[in-house]
Amino acid sequence: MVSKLDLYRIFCIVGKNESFSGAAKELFMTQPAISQSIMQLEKELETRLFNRTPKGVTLTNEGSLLLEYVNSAINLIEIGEEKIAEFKNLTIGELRIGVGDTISKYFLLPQLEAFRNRYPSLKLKIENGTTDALISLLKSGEVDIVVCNLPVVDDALNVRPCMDIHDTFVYGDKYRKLLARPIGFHELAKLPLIFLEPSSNSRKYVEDFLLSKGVKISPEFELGSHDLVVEFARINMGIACVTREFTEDYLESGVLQEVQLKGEIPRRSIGVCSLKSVPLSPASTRFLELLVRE
Amino acid sequence: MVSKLDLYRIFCIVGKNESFSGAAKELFMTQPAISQSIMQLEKELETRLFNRTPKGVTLTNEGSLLLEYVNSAINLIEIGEEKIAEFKNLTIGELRIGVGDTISKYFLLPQLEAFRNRYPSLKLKIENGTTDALISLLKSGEVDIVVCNLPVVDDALNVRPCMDIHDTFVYGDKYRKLLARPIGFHELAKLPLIFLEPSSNSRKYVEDFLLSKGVKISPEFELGSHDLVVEFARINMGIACVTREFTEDYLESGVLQEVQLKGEIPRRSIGVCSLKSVPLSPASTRFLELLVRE
DNA sequence: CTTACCATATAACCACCTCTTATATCCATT
DNA sequence: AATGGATATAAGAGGTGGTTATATGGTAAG
Repeated sequence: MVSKLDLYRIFCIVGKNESFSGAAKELFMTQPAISQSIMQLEKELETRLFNRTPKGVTLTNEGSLLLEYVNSAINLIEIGEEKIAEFKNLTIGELRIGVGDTISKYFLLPQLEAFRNRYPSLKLKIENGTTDALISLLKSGEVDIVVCNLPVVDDALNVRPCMDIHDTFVYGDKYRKLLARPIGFHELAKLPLIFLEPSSNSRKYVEDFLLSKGVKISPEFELGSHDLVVEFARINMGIACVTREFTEDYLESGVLQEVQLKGEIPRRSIGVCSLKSVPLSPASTRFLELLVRE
Repeated sequence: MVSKLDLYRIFCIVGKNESFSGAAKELFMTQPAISQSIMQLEKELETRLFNRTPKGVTLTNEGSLLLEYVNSAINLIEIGEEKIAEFKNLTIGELRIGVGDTISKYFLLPQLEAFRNRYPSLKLKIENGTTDALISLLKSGEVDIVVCNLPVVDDALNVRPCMDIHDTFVYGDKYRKLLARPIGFHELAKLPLIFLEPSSNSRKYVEDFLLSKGVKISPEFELGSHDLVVEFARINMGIACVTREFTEDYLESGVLQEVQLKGEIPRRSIGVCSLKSVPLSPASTRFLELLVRE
């Protein structure tokens, strides 16, 4: 096998030009350089590739045959390079993200819609799950970025917050009189509470916060999705712990109302996580730019 | 376009191994060299091709796509190199020779037969004509070598003699009594002579020789082929000037007999000519070796 | 939890190789 | 015969690709 593939590029150009000096011009090199390169190639192949004539060179049968293959090969490589360029253009490729269910519906959906309109040929792959599960997917390489509730503390990850959210408690008509005035956390804990499952990041956050205030909750209901929690509040099953930003429709229309608390639950953020050790794909980079620009 | 094609060979090996150090072993290089090469390629393409992991590297989507093309390209080049090797093996290619008619039948035919048996997949192209015409074909590149009667004086040609031949005069039964004793050149000239056409090299040679002895011939018959000349002698149309080596069948069987001359016509040679300026193809080289080995 | 090993990254250095300049040579054409 | 255009050859310089040495990081085993 010929050691220097670069010689083949020169061979290719010379073959097309049937001239060393012509090829030299095209390659921005000098004629002796071409001459030496071809001589080296001929030496390595132990085959005369060109017949030298006073007015240039002509391919031998061997050279002619070889040129067919080499030309195709170089074209293939150029096509490969073009494909790479398309990756960078975001005209091909895929975006693989992991995202919590609630976030996906209320926060990410519009972003994804805009992204898809902008880059319609990109494939989208979206995984749902808890924050922990998503981080696992991220680390195992099944998704490129994860959008989830913060805080996420993991030294292997880049974490960028992209939206603030607020935990709050809401109720339906039935509790309107009862909750007309502000209440403290201890009072709150005695009401029939509707929460997400204990494994959810949001639930943990609020529960931990209340614990830090010396308040232990024991919810009447532990539900699998934020939507369900909201609906349970609407049908007056109790006081629901929800994300204000994802419940705005109900709050604005007056179907649900917020509990006035004596004391505030600190805001949290939604953030986007990626692996420090793995550079982002072009598609992921672009999408991440969209998210954090907000 | 990436400037260094060599980087792609390294990329290819790394892609197969999914390891820099593994590829380094396969390429008999060190790991840092691989590392630098891939980094250079990634820089030129502005694209990450591999994800670095603690236990090696893995292809990114971009790298994976590129590898398909590059791998095919390198395979193509290798196939091309194999084809070249086949040329050298004489398993493909062609032998193009020019040869005088007489020579082709009596001298070259057995050689060609042997050559074809030895290298059956080579294509043969055989041109006939006078020496002058053949030399023209040689110079215009339509044939690789020419086998013809010497002398050929041309500074652009390599000429190698490969067989001695002798011009002689022969006759049939009718002239047996008349030519029972040696005769001189002048006597010969008075007999009814059968010659090749004046343009033929053999005819010119003998005619010139006789002229140098002060003898001018005027043949009764001027024929187009050596075979015809021989046949005319056999049917007793006259005394034929022939090449002894190509008439041996008739002489040995007694159908024809040689004129005893007082004085000898110097022997000539058959030679093989090739262009000095154009290196011989593998097939021609081999065939020429066969010819001059005799 | 710490250590050891195996992977890649980085830095510095050196030798070789490739390209350049300069010149020769050959052939064809005027 | 001379000129122009093509390739070949020679020699020199610079850059590049490779080396060694070392750092860094992560996993697995003790």
